[in-house]
Amino acid sequence: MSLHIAPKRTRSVVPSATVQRLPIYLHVLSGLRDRGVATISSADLAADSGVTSAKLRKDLSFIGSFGRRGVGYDVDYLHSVLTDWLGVQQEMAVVIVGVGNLGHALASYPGFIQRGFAVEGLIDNDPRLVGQIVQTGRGAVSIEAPDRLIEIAARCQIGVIATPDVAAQSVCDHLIIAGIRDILTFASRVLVVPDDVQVRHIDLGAELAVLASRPRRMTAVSA
Amino acid sequence: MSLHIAPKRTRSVVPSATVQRLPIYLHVLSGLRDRGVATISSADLAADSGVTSAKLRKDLSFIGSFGRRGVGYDVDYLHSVLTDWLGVQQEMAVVIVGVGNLGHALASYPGFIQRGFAVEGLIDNDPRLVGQIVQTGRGAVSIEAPDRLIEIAARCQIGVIATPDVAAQSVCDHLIIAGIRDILTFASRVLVVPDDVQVRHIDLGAELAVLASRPRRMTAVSA
DNA sequence: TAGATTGTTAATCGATTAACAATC
DNA sequence: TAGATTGTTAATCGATTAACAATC
Repeated sequence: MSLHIAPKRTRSVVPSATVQRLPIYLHVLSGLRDRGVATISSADLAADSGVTSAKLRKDLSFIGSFGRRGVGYDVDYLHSVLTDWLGVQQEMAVVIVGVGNLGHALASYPGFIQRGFAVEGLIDNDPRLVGQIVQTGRGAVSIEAPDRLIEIAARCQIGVIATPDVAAQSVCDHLIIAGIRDILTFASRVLVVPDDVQVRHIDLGAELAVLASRPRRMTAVSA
Repeated sequence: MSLHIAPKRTRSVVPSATVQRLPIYLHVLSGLRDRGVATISSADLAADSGVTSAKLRKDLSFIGSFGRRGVGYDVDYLHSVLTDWLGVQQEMAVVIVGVGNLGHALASYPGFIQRGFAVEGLIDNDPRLVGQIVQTGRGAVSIEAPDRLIEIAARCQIGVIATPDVAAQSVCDHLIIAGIRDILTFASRVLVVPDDVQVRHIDLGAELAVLASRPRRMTAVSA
């Protein structure tokens, strides 16, 4: 139908399953680099990452072509490629709402910094917490009261909801008012959001449920 | 090939994507029941759960047939069906290793109890924590030293690893020695396990990465 | 009966895997 | 060159969606 010239591709779509694995590869590459490994094959890198070599190569193929046939991948180079790619994707400020045990754990979670996320705001409605300083991976952040939520969220790109269930929808609404379009929630409640908002929902109970209900393999032989 | 009589089906395999959603439906049904709603259509229940009605009906079809055509689902009945099904699947004891902020959050996570998981053991290698009592949803549990890990894990079906990365593999090995075959880990490290062990890995950084890299929809019209 | 809604089938979509030509 | 390993294609698998016959 269309005789248009193909649009100047910014970056073609990378499957979300692939995006989820890229940070794993990067993490493994960091370890290899620290141990002085210069080159690695897709088979070895895949084994260290807990995936198959075919999957690893397919994943990398979505962002480019970085290996040498017959040789493998240069660890430093591939590390820098993934760092750049993930970095360009991210460099995002995060506001965490709800600073109980879970919020606290998230705020100090080293993986956030490793991947270029910065915890820019912490909000809690408990007056005993407001004003307290929390050490995040990238610096100290003080806990603020809910009346500053919108102001602070307006400076962030991602909102994390770590409140009790009952507060989740209301917090979500405020984050959206502040302009946030990407939300990660740990509340078991399902959030109602406009179409242009992306919600990622981690339900810890559901994770256990899946573990508990997966068919068990009865054979035990193998690596 | 086989002329055998079909094997007495214990419970045919339910896709893991479906198992992940069943607890959501149950949660929504609990809310409906509390508000006195007697009957609900797949369309409404699906909307409340954040899925499509086709997906909801397909999901339910894997565990049976519980609605009335032209009418919908009886809220109490469907609630009890899902409770039973998930309950039979679960009723499992959990040991949590690593009782920092994250481990603490998990130990007191209400969703565990709601789904029939009981936190039976807490392990940490910090002497200042050992002996402390943590209130879980189902009772008080005291934090034990690592030398009791295997003994305690032997009484559990699921192990949760909430330790720093460096300890994760060693903890994992000990859980496996104790006989645990289902592991949920929050460490960013990839775990090496025998074939008969199921590992579920929650990488919070990766979750953010996916959120940050998903193509944004640029149109904003809609519900 | 007429309208509504389920349960199920078949089509579609996306992700994984196997295999191999390209090439270092 | 011969052996090794990538990047990519095509086949497979599993999950989602649309549509509708069954039936309340």
